[in-house]
Amino acid sequence: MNKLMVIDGNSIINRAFYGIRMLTTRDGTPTNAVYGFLNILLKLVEEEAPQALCVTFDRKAPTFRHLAYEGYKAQRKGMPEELAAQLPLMKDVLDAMNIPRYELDGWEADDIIGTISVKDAAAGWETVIVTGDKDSLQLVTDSTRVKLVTTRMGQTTTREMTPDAFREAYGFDPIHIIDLKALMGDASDNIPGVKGIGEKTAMDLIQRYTSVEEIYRDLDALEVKPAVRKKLTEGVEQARLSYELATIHTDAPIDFTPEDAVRKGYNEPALYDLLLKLEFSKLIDRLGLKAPQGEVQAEETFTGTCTSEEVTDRARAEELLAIWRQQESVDVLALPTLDVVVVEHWESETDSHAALLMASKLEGYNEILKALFAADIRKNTHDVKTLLSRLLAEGIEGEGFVFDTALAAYLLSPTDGSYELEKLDVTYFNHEAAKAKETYLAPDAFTPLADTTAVLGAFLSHCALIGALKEVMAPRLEELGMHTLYYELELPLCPVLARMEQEGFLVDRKALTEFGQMLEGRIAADQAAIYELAGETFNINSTQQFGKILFEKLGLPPVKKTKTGYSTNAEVLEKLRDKHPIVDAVLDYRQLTKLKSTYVDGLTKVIAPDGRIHTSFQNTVTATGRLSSTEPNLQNIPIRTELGAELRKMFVAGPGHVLVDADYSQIELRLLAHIAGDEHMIAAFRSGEDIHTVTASQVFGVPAELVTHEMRRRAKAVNFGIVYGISDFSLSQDIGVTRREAKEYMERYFETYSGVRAYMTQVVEDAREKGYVSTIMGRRRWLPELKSSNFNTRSFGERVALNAPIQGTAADLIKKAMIRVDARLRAEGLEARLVLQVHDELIVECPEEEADRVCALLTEEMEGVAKLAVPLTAEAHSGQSWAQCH
DNA sequence: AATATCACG
DNA sequence: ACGTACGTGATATTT
Repeated sequence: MNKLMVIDGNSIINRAFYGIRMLTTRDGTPTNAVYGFLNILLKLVEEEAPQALCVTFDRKAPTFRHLAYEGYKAQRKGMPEELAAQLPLMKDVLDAMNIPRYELDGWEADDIIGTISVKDAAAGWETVIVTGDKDSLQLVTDSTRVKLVTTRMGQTTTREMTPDAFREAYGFDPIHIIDLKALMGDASDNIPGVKGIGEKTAMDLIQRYTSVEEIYRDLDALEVKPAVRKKLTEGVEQARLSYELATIHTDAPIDFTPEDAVRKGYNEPALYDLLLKLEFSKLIDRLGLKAPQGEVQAEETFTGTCTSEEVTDRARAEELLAIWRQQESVDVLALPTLDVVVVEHWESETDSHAALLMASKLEGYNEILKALFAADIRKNTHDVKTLLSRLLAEGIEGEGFVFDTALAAYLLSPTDGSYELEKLDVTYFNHEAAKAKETYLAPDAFTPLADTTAVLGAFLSHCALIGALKEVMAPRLEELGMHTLYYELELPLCPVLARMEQEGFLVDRKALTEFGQMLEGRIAADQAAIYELAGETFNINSTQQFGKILFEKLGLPPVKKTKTGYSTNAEVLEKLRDKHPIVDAVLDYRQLTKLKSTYVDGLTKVIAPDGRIHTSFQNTVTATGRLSSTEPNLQNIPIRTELGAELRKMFVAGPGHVLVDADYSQIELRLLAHIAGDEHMIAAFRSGEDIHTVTASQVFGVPAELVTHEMRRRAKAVNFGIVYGISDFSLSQDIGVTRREAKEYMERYFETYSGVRAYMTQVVEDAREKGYVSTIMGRRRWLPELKSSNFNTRSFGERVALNAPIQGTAADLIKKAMIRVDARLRAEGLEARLVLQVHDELIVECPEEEADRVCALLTEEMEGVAKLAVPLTAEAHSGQSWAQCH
């Protein structure tokens, strides 16, 4: 039998909107609902493979039901702006997919769906209705099914309703859902129902008597309580009206035959354009869409004509190097294998020439690379830090890099997450380049570049893209006031980071192994104890299994739930500690296994042949401007617990060397004082007293000498909380006091530091107006969240507006310090080298005899990066191991 | 691929 | 009434 699928457009786009996290294009157009709708549509079409397909929409105009009953749907909230903006987009997409839409002034989607399903059945077709609303269930017949869609956290599930499934669930035939609603009403549709009759009574009545008509045929014959009979008697008018309101009409004046909706191919060029505009590149791939014909290829788009050559002899290479030295700048793209493309731009500006240099095809390749990466050839590239690091591994100190498209893209929009060239092509030119991974980018640094036209063409065109991107990005950086930030901070930091990566941090492998063996023993003991206490063995690492043991078998009271079951995190377990000895055992087990698997095993795995650990610093990842550290992450080595801090003993200096560790004291709070210009906080820092004690003394109204340990602890939590845009609730959770007390602390805090309160209000207001916040050095973070209609999203935006300038400025300052420290260490002929940065802390390794000089140098440079309204202080310590430095 | 947990500033 | 602190990365389990 032929099958028609009819989709309730409004219902599905609504579900998608609320079920899928906010998505926007780079210009802020919301797209999550369209995205979700398309995913649901494609999934269901694949599942059902219907011969015909159409979508229905409501029209905003008042429906005839409004006239019949004034209050009808009056209470429905207006559609949020972010969703309303997506409706026209959705319709455009459907048009491009050649899927017919049905909408009619004065008619609800339900009525149109009903009409379509009736006409469909009359034509001998089967109908599948896709909707999120249960209203449509009355349409279920032997030839009409309803698929009920729910979408949560991006996951879509459907429940299929056939007549049998319906009877199973409700105990009567689908058509009688009208009768049910006539009695019980439906608040969401403003159907009044019979006053006093709720779901329970209504279900019972319909199950026993099938319909409203049957019930009212002889009220006296009903076997019901007198009270119910009375309500029914008084509610006869309501019942009649509600029955009318609940009935889906199947006589909408539309011209429909299933043949009209038989599936056709997509209008590919139109669909491609639309999906590109919506930045749905994955969907474009999934649908196998290609750029419309006639679209020029990348090289031509950006560089006019591009000639290319493979350089295979030394003399030609030298010739080219000489040409490149004359160029204002050239574009360079290098693979991990160090195969390289260089694109030079000719004076005509639209023409360019690409040279491909391959390690395998050129004699004395290392020398050529040295010449190419010397300071006298000015180069634009993509991700210069990684390239510099790779070059250093070959003993080449790359210089002369004047532009980095990845770094520029990051400063222009630091929240995008990743900045691959093919992505920037879409972002900046609305154009789809080939994917690096699928063409020239080998899985490792050993696989040579495949010598095919497609692969080389992609490699070349990506390189040419660098120049085109620079032309757009460089003026944009100027415009946004980020010239200095880019050219004097971020770009010069790259060689420093590359050197730190190359330097690495020496570890005591033997001590690490022994520590691991000790942990193993204690883990085994914990494990045995846990199994004993649980009375069975299970996977302690599985929160699901542990939750069952704890809350079902042992019967402890669940504290909190997660999406998938019971929460068993440390905060919850802490509250259950005195309820059962297994809790302590698991807490201990968790601590030990964390140390063993993440740190002992994880770090051992990445010790290089030189005995050192070479982390990678990511400089285009964080939203605030901080660095991050990966493979391994050396920025989260334990320190807060005694056992964890043992690990820092394994990070050591080489023979005859020491480590010097310098960290800023309270840099974020000092920046808050400075940026907010709060006189009391500034005075507190200038006095040199302990800031948390001073705050405690003010908040609790006692002299500093009388501040207890507990008071200081709470004041410290308030100080930190303020920087994050805390609420009284979270503060109370954090320090374990009542919400009321927490609120009081905050009020006292703001009374004392009124400048901080004023700043908090001001920065959010400014951000709302300008759409972004910035650091002292002009680093930006865009905040579209502030315009959201969603309370949580908006609140998040407000907290970020408070925090980003502070965290971001701290990041700016330590980056500046790193550049200066690195420069001075080298200029002064010291052997000392930076090895690690941990946000407010720098670690240098140096010969013992340099230790004192390095301590002084680090302190001086770190303190000297900015002149603030408060002193900026750094403290340095030296020692044989990282642990000894604290 | 998503989720829960936990390590750091 | 909402729902509850900013920024990260690694591991193990589960889907």
